[in-house]
Amino acid sequence: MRDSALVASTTRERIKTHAREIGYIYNRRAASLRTSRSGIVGVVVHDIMNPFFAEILRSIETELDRSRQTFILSNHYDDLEKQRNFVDTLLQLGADGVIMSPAIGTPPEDIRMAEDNGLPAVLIARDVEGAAVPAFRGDDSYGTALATRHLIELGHTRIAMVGGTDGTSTGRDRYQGYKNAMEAAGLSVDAAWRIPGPRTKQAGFDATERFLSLPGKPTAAVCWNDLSAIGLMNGLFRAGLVAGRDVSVIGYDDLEEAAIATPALTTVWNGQREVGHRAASALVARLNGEEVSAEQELIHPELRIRASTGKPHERN
Amino acid sequence: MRDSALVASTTRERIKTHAREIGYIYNRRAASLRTSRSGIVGVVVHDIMNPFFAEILRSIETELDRSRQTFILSNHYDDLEKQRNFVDTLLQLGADGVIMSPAIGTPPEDIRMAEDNGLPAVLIARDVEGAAVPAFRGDDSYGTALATRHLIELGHTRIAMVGGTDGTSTGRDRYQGYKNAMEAAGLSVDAAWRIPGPRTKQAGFDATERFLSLPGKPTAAVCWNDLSAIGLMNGLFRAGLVAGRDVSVIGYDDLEEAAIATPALTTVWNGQREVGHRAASALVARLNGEEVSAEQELIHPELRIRASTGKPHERN
DNA sequence: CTGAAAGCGCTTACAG
DNA sequence: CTGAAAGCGCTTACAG
Repeated sequence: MRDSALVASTTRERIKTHAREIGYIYNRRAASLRTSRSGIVGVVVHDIMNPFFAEILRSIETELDRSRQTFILSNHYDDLEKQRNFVDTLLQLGADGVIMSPAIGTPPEDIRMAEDNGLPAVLIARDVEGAAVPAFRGDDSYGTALATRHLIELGHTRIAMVGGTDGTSTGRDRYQGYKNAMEAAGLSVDAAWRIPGPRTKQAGFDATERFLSLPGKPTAAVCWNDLSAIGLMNGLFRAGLVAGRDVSVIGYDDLEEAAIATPALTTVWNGQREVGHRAASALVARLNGEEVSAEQELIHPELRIRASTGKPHERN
Repeated sequence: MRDSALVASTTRERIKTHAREIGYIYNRRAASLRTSRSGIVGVVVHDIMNPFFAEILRSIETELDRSRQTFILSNHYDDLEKQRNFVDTLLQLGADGVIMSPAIGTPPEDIRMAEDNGLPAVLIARDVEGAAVPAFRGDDSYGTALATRHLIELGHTRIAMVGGTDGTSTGRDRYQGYKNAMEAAGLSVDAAWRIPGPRTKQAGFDATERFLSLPGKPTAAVCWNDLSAIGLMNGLFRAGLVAGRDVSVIGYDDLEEAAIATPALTTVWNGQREVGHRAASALVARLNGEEVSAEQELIHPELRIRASTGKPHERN
């Protein structure tokens, strides 16, 4: 049943047909107990409901399907305890590996513990300093610099940053990229122009009022991601303002949804497909005993200009 | 380690502490091989990336977490072969049960096969005629009738139906509900006013042109779901039309996103949370040997009136 | 090349 | 009550 090359293919097919007829079910638990290979890969992210992760998951799925691995999914909602429980479950099931977007505050020991117990890990979207495992993510600081520079080139000088947190490497990198671009253009960065937090549509929507009452009335917003940007655009619309005309709004990720948003969202492509594909390939390679470099691999982001950004427009 | 009541709790704790110290990992494969209980539940839906299913999955997760079941997720993308592969995998892993939103065209034999091999099933969102298992979903025909009646009460007489297919019970039920409401109000139903297909934002967006060139220029659209409705609203906006003013658009599901859409979407609450919660509870009950009636349980939908519907407005 | 035996790590029924 | 043995269904190394 294992498609061994030692058995003639005609015999194999005959046996398989008969097996199917009598309803034989291969017991993977027993096989796994013996071989200590389970064919299971765990994937844990902050929230699969988030389209950003959903797009990554889809390409992971495609890749793992190809090597006939079953994958188990879990959300950790940035709760370390939930993440640990999931890793424990994987160890108990004898999973072959894990792909994770580590929860905020994940200590490198958590990753090392998994590795030491024979559960190779690969990181996506976020990095954990000190964890000697491969990591795949976008070049966040470069990406937000791209976004900020685009607004500066349009003539904006007062630019806010909406969303994100300093609790993750991604959050720090994106804020840094924004500051870099501002300073490189000789523009002052006002700490009050940062509205930390929003990462969802709802939160972006809720941040509208605060954005509109910011000191110095910024004319543009670099948003944490497409979700918060779309939420903000919806909030602005409720306030009678149209993104791209009255206020410039730029997102991050280039979700499938960005192109059909109202108005179409200018954003930065963050290579979700690439991240998922490469992470899964790297894990599969590790499972096959290949040596995979434990370095971070940064996907190069690209600007996607659409209708939500334009020349600055002063509000009263 | 199984928290048996036969062991004094102090002893248990002492052993557990020691076990943790020496890095003992409980082998669930071995236990499962012996007990033929795995603690694994499979969940298979059309597409987890779809927020409709994501909301259901979230409440399933909450419920299964409570009874300490691990769940394995899979998309079938309405591909019967993919669905069968997943069920096979569950059987091989000795999963305890499966919650499924059956792929279009799933024959009752597929469900029965799983059940006969000791894999109890519970259906969500869609039903399979002839499969004697519990099923949880909204009352679709009633729900679309609610939506259609709302438009009729606003004064609309030419109402289109955008999205859905006759390939599922849900599709047939929703179209039936729409027809029922139209006919009850003495309005004629024009088959040409049905634009079958769209179930995503992109597809709803793409359907805009066809909607705008429909014979008799309908003044309103009952959409398959919130996603296609939001896509259509975005498409209308590109054409210079605003939903709720120029054209009335009503969705279905009441996703979290509906309330913050632009404009806020009138829709029908479809009880995702309820469906997920009840389906998971029913499965857990079955796993505990309780008798669960194999009847369909219909969640009662409710109308949510927001800004995307209004009095009819003739276009030129 | 074929076939019987050992063993993966648990749980459970049973002997002491 | 305690402890040793059997067995879940595979795979693999080994004897014939």
